[in-house]
Amino acid sequence: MTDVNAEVATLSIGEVSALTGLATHTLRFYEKEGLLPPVRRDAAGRRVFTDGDVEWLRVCGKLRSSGMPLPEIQHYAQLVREGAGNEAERFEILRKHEERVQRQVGDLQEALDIIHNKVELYARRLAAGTADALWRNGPECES
Amino acid sequence: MTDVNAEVATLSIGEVSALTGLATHTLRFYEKEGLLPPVRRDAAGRRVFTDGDVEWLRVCGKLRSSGMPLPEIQHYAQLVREGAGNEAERFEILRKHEERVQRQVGDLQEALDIIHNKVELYARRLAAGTADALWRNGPECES
DNA sequence: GCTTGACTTGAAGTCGACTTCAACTCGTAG
DNA sequence: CTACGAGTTGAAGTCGACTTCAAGTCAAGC
Repeated sequence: MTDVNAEVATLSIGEVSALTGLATHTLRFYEKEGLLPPVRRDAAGRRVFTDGDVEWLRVCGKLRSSGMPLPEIQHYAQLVREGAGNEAERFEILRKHEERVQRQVGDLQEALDIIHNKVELYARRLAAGTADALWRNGPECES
Repeated sequence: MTDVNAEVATLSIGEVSALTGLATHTLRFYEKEGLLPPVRRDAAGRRVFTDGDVEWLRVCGKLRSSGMPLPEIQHYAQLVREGAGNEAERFEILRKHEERVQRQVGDLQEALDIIHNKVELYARRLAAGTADALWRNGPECES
């Protein structure tokens, strides 16, 4: 199954942009920054991506959108490109990032609680027509 | 209870910084940007904050840390300062932000799933000593 | 054969939210 | 009395991650 399924799709930068949601600018930028290995070119010098590149770019996209800094993704990408032998280090990077994202989610949830309380408070008071009573004592006293 | 508990603490910018976790620079910046009403000064021109200010700054901090842009917080702060009569608009701002944060949390969770899978994958392979088998077919084929 | 649209490059610009800098004034402790 | 730490100001600098710009090349359709 994972064999020489040699149907290696050849994709233009525009197609890859559509598939990954990353702007063409960004794809070139990512290549320049070493997030993916130098992309092959056709006769006219245009980039030719494979579907493997798309897979990898999707991973990079998720790492970025979850807040991993570019230099760290770059480092990770380099380790992957170097091949076997540094799995422990890659594992560390991912594990550390997982923690970071969990912390992020926790912080957001905490903020969300407060915001949601405020939203509910406003909803109730607005519904009851008693919104005026909210500011007897300084700005926005809690319920 | 919420009465004339007139023990209005007078706090220096440094104390407020410690209480809110916001740098003194940031507090001045927020005042300049209109996130809080012009702070009173002592004889020597130094800012004198109240505990109400601290309350409000904590709210601002949560809005910021959950990704609300400064101009939007500023707008919200202005509405609050204007007093009664614009509750519906404030409600809209908060509700919209709540949605935004929920979306953010969702996106992060999605990324977290992928990252966690990878972490687990590495953990298993490393434990089994079969990490080498991970890169038979291009970068990081999934299990 | 000429326009159109997708692609190429390197350099420069943008954005938000601080952060740092330079040059000052105070009030208190030694 | 003088040094120190905390405060003041406006302006300028920083940071990351793009994004935009200028100036092209190339292949295909009309």
